[in-house]
Amino acid sequence: MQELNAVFESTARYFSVLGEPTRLKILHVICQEEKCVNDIIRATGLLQANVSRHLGLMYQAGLLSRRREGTQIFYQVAEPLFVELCRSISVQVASRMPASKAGELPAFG
Amino acid sequence: MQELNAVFESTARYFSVLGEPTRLKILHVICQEEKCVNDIIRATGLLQANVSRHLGLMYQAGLLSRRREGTQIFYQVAEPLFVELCRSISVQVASRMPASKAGELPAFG
DNA sequence: TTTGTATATCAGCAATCAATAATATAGTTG
DNA sequence: CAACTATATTATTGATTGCTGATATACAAA
Repeated sequence: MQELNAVFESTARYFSVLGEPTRLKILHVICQEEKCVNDIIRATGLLQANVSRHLGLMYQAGLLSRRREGTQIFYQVAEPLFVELCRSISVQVASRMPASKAGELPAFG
Repeated sequence: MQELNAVFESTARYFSVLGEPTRLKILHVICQEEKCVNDIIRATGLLQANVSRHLGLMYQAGLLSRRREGTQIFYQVAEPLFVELCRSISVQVASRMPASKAGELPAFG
């Protein structure tokens, strides 16, 4: 099936976007409310170029939307589904970590 | 938070596993019932070395379980959650493809 | 033990991609 | 326009990883 292959490739591309810790860190910062790039830089401690690159990548993948306000650009989650996926996995991951207490929601909450 | 970074890294590792079309193709083949490696090779048309490598990778990541029966080794999905994630995304992806009719479940069903 | 089948591993190559530093663009203010 | 702030882009480098062909291991049957 050629169509199935296309589905697999698109699906894999989405998962790849979520397959980088740096992007998850950024996503965690903006999963509740929109933030401008500078806020994200301060919240994550990442270099400006990296934040911009990853934001652009997630924007192009359709996970984020953005709007300009003066010189600042605010990014927001466009597809809540992906944040839910991150929460699903991270809850599972955290529950297996010795330090975490069960029932807590450490990330993407 | 150092712990959150660990959660992000583990979570990203899981998503990375799903971020390859070849692995999704394999996962699609075994998502319903366990299959031996040779079945997977025939069903996918992939080279034996690739199938073995990807199966080993998914097994080590904890997504698959396996059992030996004579000379054959049967792989099975160990964490249905991941197949559900694949289905979530692929349904979304397929619904945006012109060729697909809405309501169909093309992959991981 | 020899042969055959099933699966795993290894080595080499090519492609991808993240991090970084430097530079460029866009908008605001004076 | 000049200076400043916010963000994006580019080039380079290093590391990771998938694919492939060749080889190795494990089990079964004769």
